[in-house]
Amino acid sequence: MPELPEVETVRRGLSELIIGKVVASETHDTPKGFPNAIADVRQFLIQATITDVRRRAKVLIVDLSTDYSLLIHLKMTGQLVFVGDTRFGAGHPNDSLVTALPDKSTRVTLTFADGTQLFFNDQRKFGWVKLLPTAEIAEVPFMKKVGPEPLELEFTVEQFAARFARRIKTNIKAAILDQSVIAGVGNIYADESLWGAKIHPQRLVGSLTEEEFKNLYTDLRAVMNLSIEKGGSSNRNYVNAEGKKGSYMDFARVFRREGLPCPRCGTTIEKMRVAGRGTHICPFCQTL
DNA sequence: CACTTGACCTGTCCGC
DNA sequence: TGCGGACAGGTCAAGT
Repeated sequence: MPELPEVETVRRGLSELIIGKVVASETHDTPKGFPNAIADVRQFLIQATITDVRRRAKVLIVDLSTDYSLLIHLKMTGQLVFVGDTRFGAGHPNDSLVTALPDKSTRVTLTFADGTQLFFNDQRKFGWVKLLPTAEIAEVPFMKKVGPEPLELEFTVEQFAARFARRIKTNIKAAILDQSVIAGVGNIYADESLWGAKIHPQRLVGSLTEEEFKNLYTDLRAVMNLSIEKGGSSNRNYVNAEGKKGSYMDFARVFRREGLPCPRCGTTIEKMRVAGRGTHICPFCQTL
């Protein structure tokens, strides 16, 4: 999916586009994409005003005036695309989406009172949209176990290192992907930050030095902040709320760059499998 | 508990 | 051109 920087990019875009709009109607394909839509839509979604768009880890939270919220997880291929704002002039990339959506990947459509629309598209159907009372968000199992936000200013390197205590015997790649350790890190930024800190992804967590945790902490934050600045990574499906791609992949140093030279030492980047995920390393900079 | 692996889906790409 | 298999940004439910 979209990882933290991509979800944050969508959040910022949606904040500009949908806050204040009133939900007029909702349609969805199968109950799986919007499990509780039938039961709750009429009372708590229709006629509600969007009051805020927040993010926790990789989950988007759309708050409604009814004290209910939409929780949205894009998983691997989810998109949230807003269509129809009159501020988009002719030639805006969003123009072509007006007629292109909905398409076969569209799972949920929200139509606002002014005629604009928000589409939840998801090719692989792993993602979901749930409606629940805002006050109950903290009770959702994922929200209970998810770790701290790594980009918060008050999040320190000491806190970062301490979070790994529970995963001492596994490799660092599996640990950093574990959402209960740190929120929001996925496959792209795991590989990018491990390269930045010169740590081999198969190194056991228990073997990392204080210095290595510091380097990982520093580079992870740097690379995620850079990606947000660039509008995220569009490896395949990801687009922002206006249907546009992000450009972080132009700045990627190892991710999906197997066969190309390491930007630091020139050694050919290799691809391997770690923690069940495709993993990219510089075999010279990152050793066991 | 900690850890690993498979499952959930559809589409694309690569080798034969 | 067709077909099978591997693989894709994530998480959960099982298994050990």
